[in-house]
Amino acid sequence: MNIYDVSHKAGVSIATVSRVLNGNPNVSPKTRQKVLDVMQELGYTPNVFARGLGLNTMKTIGILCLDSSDPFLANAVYYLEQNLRKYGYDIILCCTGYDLKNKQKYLDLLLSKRVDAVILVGSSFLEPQRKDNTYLFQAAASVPVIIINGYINHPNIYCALCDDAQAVFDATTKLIENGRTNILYLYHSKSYSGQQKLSGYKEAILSAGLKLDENLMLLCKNDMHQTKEAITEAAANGVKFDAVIAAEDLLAVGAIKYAKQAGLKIPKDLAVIGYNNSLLSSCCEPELTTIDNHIETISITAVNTLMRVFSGNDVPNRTTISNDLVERGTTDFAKNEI
Amino acid sequence: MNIYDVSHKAGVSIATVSRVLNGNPNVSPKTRQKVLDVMQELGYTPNVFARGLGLNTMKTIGILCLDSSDPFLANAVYYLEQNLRKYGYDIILCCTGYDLKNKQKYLDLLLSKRVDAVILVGSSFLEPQRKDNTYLFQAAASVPVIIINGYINHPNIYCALCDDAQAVFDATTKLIENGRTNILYLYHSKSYSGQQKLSGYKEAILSAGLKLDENLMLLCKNDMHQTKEAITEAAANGVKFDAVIAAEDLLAVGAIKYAKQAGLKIPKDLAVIGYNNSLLSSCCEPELTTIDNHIETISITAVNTLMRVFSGNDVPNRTTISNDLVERGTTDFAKNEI
DNA sequence: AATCATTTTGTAAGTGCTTTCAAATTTTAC
DNA sequence: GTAAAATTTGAAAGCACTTACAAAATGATT
Repeated sequence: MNIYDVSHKAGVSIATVSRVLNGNPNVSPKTRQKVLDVMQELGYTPNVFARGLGLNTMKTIGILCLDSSDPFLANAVYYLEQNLRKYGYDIILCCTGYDLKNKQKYLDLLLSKRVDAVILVGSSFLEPQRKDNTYLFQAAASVPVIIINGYINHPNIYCALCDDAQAVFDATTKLIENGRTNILYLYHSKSYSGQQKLSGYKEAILSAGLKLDENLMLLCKNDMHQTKEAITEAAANGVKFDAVIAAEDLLAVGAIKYAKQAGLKIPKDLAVIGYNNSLLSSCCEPELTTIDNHIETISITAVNTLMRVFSGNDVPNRTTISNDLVERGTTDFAKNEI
Repeated sequence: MNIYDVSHKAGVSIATVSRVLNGNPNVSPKTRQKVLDVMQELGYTPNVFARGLGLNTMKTIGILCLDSSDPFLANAVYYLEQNLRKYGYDIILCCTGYDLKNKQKYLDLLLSKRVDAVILVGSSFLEPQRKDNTYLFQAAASVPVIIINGYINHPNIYCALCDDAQAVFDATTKLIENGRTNILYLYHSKSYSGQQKLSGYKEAILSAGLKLDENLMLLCKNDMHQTKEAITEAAANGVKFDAVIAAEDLLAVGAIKYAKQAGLKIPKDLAVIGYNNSLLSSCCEPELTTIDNHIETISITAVNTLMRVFSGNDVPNRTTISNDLVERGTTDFAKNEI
């Protein structure tokens, strides 16, 4: 079953069938309808490979993601898929893990599959050393590259992100205004957005005239129980704190578990703020105050950006999305609502 | 840059290059190495479309999933991706939502992309009426179809699943032996596995000589807060219960929230058991006792099954994976450990 | 009705690979 | 050293589509 069968049955040439297939306007309405009817009747589907050979595109976007089982990343992948599909694009999903070699390998693989663009979910695809990002630059030489939650300056790399530094700055400042003076910061990644968040924390501390304390910046594993243990150990070593702000909801849950174990009341003895507003944040007890970085909006923006790039428009390399603090049970900010 | 460039530079024919590309053994070691060297030097990557045209396969598996942002389904997708990649397969991910029309549409789309197989993540792809599954049978006519957590009898449809009925039966029975007599069952889906779980619950109640009470089987929305409300309403209507067993961890979290609101102590006043052993289960307070259906093992089994089908082996149509009860803080079973 | 412009259609040459079959080369056996 | 067998190689015909270009059909203009 191929284009010849359709052309025979419709009594036209394969060129005409192909034109109908591709929405070419140079086909008279009569013939177009006739061809469409035959296609319908025969249940004809064009062969994507032959099509790809001619067009050199398959309307497919490659998505690179550290680990699609992480609730936050899974959300991003979901929103990307839904929105790309609206424009008729499929996604090929690759979960790379943290290893740089693997990231490179999968990126090459996507390019060899002739994807039309690559979307990187998570700033951990940006290596700290700029020279280690050459693999991205190479990819960007052949297709547009979109980074979710990261920023790097390059003509064919487009970034959609939340101002993480500002978000953490605001939240930290709010804790300080709330009377908290020893704020423990939990993070597990030194990725671009990880650094942004950390710098937001530091800025807030310094702006408030407080002193930065290295002991209050705790590098954790991405696991709630291990995070609990890490905090327990820090506390045992004499680190004092009356609030926690975490770079991920998961870490914040670890802090809640620590408080429970240490017999601390939340939020009275310990205030906790998470990040991402994931499912976890409304699952724990008390429910978690968290920064919502609007991942759905970021994903939609990324897709829209890509579509504009495809249509040859000039597109800014960076789009920043707003964020907000979702207040739940782990903080007791005065209600200053108007 | 194509196969001709390589063949010229290596001084061989394109047929030889193609053989090297496909690991055909009928190439002398010398020429093979020469060709490989040239490929390396030129940075040659074969064009997947041309390749697909000839081979009519692209080493790509289509994955159909209701909603990849659901923690449980996201996990399954992740494990599938990781294991398929070991065999050199890519995945195209489609999130369909509940609408049957959409499921059909995406399945057609995957077939038109000439995927080598389709994996359906979740038994919600099995419609209650057998005739509504013709779309699956049609797909199965052209490629192998794998269903995760569902079962239907068809020669080209392979199923990897946990014995959900048995799992719920065992857990319910354990609650009864623990002295609980009014067990509330929460579910949100009437999919194949949903029905299995429900039947396991019913069997357990009846086997124990208790009476089935329709009021104790609560159909909820897939949302923890709405579940809490649903339970609250049931309680207000006079439904009494001293234990909850839920078809999903998310619903169980709703039950924990209800207990908190109603001032009930867990597990003393109310025991709770969830399903899936997802991240949520160790996130809530107390941590959730839950049925682990070993989704990683199921996913690996599904992939292995598929590979065996590809290699033309005879493969059983159904593989059942064991499950176990992970006891955490929401139950107080006597510790009968040996 | 004849000419020209415009729209519509068809022919044929790619697109980059796989694979069959025959030819060339190498190995083995005597 | 030669014939037969086995291995290695290449020429050429697909695979199912796109698209440039030429040809045909239609419509407009006088």
